[in-house]
Amino acid sequence: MGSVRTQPGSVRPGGRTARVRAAVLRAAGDALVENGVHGLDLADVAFRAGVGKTTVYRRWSSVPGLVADLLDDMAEQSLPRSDTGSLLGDLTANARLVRTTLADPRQGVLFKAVIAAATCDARTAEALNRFYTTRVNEWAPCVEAAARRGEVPPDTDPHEVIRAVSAPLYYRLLASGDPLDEAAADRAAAAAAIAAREGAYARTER
Amino acid sequence: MGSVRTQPGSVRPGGRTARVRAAVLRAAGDALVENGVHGLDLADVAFRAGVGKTTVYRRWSSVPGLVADLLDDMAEQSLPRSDTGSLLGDLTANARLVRTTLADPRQGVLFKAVIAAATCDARTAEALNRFYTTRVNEWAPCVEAAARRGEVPPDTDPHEVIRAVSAPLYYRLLASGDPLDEAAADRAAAAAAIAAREGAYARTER
DNA sequence: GAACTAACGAAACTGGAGTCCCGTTATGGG
DNA sequence: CCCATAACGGGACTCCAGTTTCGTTAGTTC
Repeated sequence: MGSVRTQPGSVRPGGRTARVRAAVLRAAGDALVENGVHGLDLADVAFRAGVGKTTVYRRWSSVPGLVADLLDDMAEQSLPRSDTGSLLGDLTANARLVRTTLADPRQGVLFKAVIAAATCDARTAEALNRFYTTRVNEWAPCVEAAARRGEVPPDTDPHEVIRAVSAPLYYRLLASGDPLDEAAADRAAAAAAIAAREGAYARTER
Repeated sequence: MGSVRTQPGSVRPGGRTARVRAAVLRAAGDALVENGVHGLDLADVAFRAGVGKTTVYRRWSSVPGLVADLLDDMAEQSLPRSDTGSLLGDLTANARLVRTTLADPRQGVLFKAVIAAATCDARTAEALNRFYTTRVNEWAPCVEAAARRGEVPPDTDPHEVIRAVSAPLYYRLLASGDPLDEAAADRAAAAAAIAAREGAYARTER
């Protein structure tokens, strides 16, 4: 429905509108990293973006609205998928990519902030779901390949396996506070690979 | 350090002080469920608790401060641990308990709100870590028992196994938005049990 | 049970996030 | 190139979360 995005439905998608969106989203990311969602002031974002605060309020209306648009923007920046020839290799590559992202001071804080925003606002939550669906879809093929190679049962749910790799890393980031080191990433990948091999992620029949 | 808690360091831990804390924490939980962290107004909490708003601001000073105290209070309410005689049985019981909690309309929202608050505030994050450490410690013995029974390698890290059970459920709650049904809980438990049996959660030597 | 004071409560105050109004700029169509 | 209007910008305004002040209540101590 009424997405804030500029490209598709905008009446006048010309240069200025797109420039403003890019500048504001960039500024929003910076401000989010520095102050978190709670301390996000749209007037401050406007100032950083070199834009009038009225503009920010008019187009995004609120903090969750802005964060949701930021998420849609993030989803478009696709990350390269590895293909190492083995499921464990691919999952390890994925786990290390996720852990590097979350352990990065800037991106880690950004992800935390975005998840926090999603817990408050339904539209942001939908945007977050879209984001993760996109990411999981990008990596699902490596599980399908493993199924073709006979490494995992044919009824394995690829999405479930990919999610199983990320889940422990996000748990550390958000809940437990344990260090997000490479050992944790490798362990998450290994556990998911073993459980997948043993058929723990069989598609639920309905 | 300067905890807000009443019992230990308080100069005057008498009846009224404790009553006020109980009423405010109760009201805070209700308000959190209804409005989320972003919509949490301390004046509203005070009104619900039948207490002056000055009191709430004085003792907890801010929303994160109040949430952190609420978490410490939640950590004290221990949940019963099962002992079914097998690791899979115990982990399944744990997974179902967690999923029932998170799927409950009230508690699920509360947990989301609390996690969101922790991403913003360091003290709240510490309180959240304490909370999960407490919960994980309560369930770790069932992995130790499994190790004694020879179900898993002796160098298995019990905490890591318990966390592995919860992680996928929290991932669903916060990120993916997939349904938190019992099948998801059972799958999480089964995957953790299998991975543990195969030695994926061996203690990292240092 | 009287005095001391920690902790509470009511009400006035303040600052800044978010809104409104209206004039200005810059796309897009013809 | 010119008009129509979508989109932007500055500044005044509003409203309420959070603070301050000061008087009141109720644990605690002797």
